[in-house]
Amino acid sequence: MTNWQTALREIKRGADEILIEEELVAKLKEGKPLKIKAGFDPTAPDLHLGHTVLINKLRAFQQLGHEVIFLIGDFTGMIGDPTGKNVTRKPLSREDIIANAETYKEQVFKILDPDKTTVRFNSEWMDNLGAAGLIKLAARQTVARMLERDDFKKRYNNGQAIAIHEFLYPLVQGWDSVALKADVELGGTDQRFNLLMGRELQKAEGQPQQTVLMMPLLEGLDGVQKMSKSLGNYIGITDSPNDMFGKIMSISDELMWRYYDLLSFKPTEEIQSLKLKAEQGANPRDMKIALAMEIIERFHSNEAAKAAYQDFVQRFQKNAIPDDIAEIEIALPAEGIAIANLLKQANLVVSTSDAMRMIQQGAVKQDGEKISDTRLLLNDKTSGVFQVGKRKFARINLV
RNA sequence: GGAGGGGUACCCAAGCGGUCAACGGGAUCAGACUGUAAAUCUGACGGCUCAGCCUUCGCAGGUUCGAAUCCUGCCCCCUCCA
Repeated sequence: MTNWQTALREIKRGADEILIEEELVAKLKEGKPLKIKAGFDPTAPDLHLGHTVLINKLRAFQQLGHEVIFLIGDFTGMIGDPTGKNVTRKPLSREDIIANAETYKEQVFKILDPDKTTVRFNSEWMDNLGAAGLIKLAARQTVARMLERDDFKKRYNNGQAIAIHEFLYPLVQGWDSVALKADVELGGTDQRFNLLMGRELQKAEGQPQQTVLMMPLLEGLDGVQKMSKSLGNYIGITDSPNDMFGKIMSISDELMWRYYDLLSFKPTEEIQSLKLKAEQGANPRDMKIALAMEIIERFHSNEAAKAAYQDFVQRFQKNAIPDDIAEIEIALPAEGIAIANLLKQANLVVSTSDAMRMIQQGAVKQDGEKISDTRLLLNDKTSGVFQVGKRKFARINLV
């Protein structure tokens, strides 16, 4: 087992807050494997890099020799976590939960070592708690205390509905910590209330209180809002290698460092030295490439990462046409086809008006030759590579 | 149940009888530049058979030469009171 100072530094990397750090230090000093708990709602089976921030931290604990408990909230899934939501969530069916949990495991074991991960379901103990037990649990907290929670408070103040069962969510999550005798629980910063509930309930049960470690919510591609599917600013872990590469290259240099801290497995010192080099004038582009490749390798393979890199170099640095472009056949009408309509039919633009604009802006090329005539009429059965902007290509065969 | 406020393009948000396809910001897209799909600057941003035409401002009617702007009805959202 690593000495506690090194371990602590690794644990603190990228972390937003640790409650209470001194307690964690004491636990680490004992030198025994700790029970590290992280709960996952089996709601969204397709994960993005934002979700992996927490999982990466679990991995770090795992590598330090601690026991990681990957808790699937199949019972809590029936409630729906109210965190960050302004509406009551729809409960999931049992079948959905099981299917989602499987997908979860599959994706998560690209990061965690399956042999060293304990997967648990909270229905194991919650199903046995019974109605009486649940009431007893509910009696531990007051309505006023629940309303301290920001999202509940807002909803309450806004006159939005809060169903009674939503109050149970934090209680059950806390009770999971009691059932597991967790030493440390990880969660996003938005989980603060729920995580602290574990401490309170453990104390009431006479258990040592878990340390709470909160990870920041990863910013999405825009660098401002948190990564989320609904905002469309995410990198899905099932995205294609080329997509991942492109998306990572599109983040700002500033955001890149954030991603390095939270997503890279490179040692902290190595990242520090990269930062130093960048400050001394090294091109951050190359560091972004390295990050992109590391992530693609993690979720796909080393070969895929190399291929994505090659593709990127071809397309952007040499301005060449990529080799995997879509091939489309379009029937040539007797009277010919206007360029705007052709582009629209090939899905290179959303409307003919859009096509007109693109042509006027000099964004349209055929086989590398710029097209500037908006009224161009094609009436030969030709084929060619049409391009709109730098990223949209199609090989069109007029037949 | 009572009183008040509001619904404008992808989002936020002006406009409150003509000069409005609709100010401004964000997002997005394009061009230039570059160190990359970073940053910066410029431009575009309803549709079409595109120097012209057609359809938009919650929905449906009406007044007017002319309405996002005025009137009537309807739908939806919010705030306060009970």
